Amino acid sequence: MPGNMSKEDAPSRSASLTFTIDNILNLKQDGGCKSEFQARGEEVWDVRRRSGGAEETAQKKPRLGEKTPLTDGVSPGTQRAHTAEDQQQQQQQQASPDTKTSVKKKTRTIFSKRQIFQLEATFDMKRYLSSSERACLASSLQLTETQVKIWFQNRRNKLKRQLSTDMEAPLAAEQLSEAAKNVQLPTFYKDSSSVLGGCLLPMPFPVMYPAANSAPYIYFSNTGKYFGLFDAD
Amino acid sequence: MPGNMSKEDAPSRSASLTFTIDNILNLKQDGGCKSEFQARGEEVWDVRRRSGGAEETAQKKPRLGEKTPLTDGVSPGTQRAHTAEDQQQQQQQQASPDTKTSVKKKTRTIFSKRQIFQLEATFDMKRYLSSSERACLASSLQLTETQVKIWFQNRRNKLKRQLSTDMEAPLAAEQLSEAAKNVQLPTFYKDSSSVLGGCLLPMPFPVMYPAANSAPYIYFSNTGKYFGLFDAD
DNA sequence: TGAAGTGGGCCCCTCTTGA
DNA sequence: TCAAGAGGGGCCCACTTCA
Repeated sequence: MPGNMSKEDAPSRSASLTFTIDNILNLKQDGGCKSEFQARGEEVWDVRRRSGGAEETAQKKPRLGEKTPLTDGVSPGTQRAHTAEDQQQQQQQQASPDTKTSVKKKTRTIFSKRQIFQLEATFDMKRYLSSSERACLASSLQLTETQVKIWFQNRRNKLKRQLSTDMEAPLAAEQLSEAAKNVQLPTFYKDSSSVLGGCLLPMPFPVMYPAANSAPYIYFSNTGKYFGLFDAD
Repeated sequence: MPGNMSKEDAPSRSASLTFTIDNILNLKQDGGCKSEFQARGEEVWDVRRRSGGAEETAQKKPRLGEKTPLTDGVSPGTQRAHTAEDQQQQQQQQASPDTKTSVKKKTRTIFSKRQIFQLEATFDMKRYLSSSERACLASSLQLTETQVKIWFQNRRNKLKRQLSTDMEAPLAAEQLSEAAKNVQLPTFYKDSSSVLGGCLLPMPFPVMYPAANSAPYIYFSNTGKYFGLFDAD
């Protein structure tokens, strides 16, 4: 088993192994995302950011600091609302840590509506997350970074499948491929993204569409899903 | 051997395995770097470009096309000078492909002065290469991409060691860390980088420093090495 | 249906080797 | 001295599982 997963939340990352108790205990609900604009010392090394195109203007973004959100009370102040369903969510992941002798029967966690919504909103903005964005989103959603990563992975795959199956319907496919090309949404998220401090992600409860009737909702063109904001799950 | 290296120049890369004869035969001296600005279809997928910071403005740079520079004669026009020493260099890599039964006794290739110079010049600009830049540089230098990659890896390590050992000499260390922070050289490479159209790398023989005496040279502050441009190796 | 498991690929880092 | 080898980690993709 050359497995990649299942050891991702381990400290590792080289550079004089700085794992914390949080890493070991897999607790990461401090909820405080570091501001990305803190240059954080001379971490010119140990990056993983091959930005991969031609016109990489902004080089040198360190990618560290994603595993040690401890002892660093930054807390952007907009880390709202850890609702009850998220707590229940969180307990799903930490269920049965002591019964390690059990066969680990692949618990299929069901994400809450709020979690799906924010994941979907973030995916609508960008289809790949940097590790710091992932960390921020994960802590904001009370999920592990691995879960967020896997969600994005599966989501990308899903969109790809959708695009390939919708090839015969060029009109709808065009609409989808627009979203596929990672275009920024016009104004909707632009405003909300500036709210969550250094997280650069849409806020947990972004600005809602003014609906014709009294119930506001959010519509994701990718999924065709509507998210009413006022029903819990 | 879970080796990473030694299979890097294989086609792989998913997406309907498009390996070419060049890949198989490990021939890659076509010398034509693709222009990075060719969007090249809908390669929104299959990227590897987690740009890794906060303010990633330019998302979505495809990273494909680094293994198939075949049937695509772009040849930026400044792909000068494949000198004799480089040919000898190239033969070092392809030495003994048939004697596969031999013990493969770790040939330590010695890069030519021209190769080292351009590698060093590129490293002085940026310490990490995108795969397309790597491909371009490699073909320009008649090296394999793996060699360029390893050279950059070793070079980073070397600089890091230098920086750590020079910690006690803060003045010199400061000078080094300037280069470490991946600053752009003032005017020197700026001009030359525009020459190698699309490659975004310094040209093979960039502008030289006007020396006081008659012999022009290039000085790399990182290494303290001087490169006279007119001696072969 | 979709979160997670599996396997393969590539890049990076650190340390080591040996021509 | 320094290009490579070896080992370890991470992310990504394609495909598959199975609550």
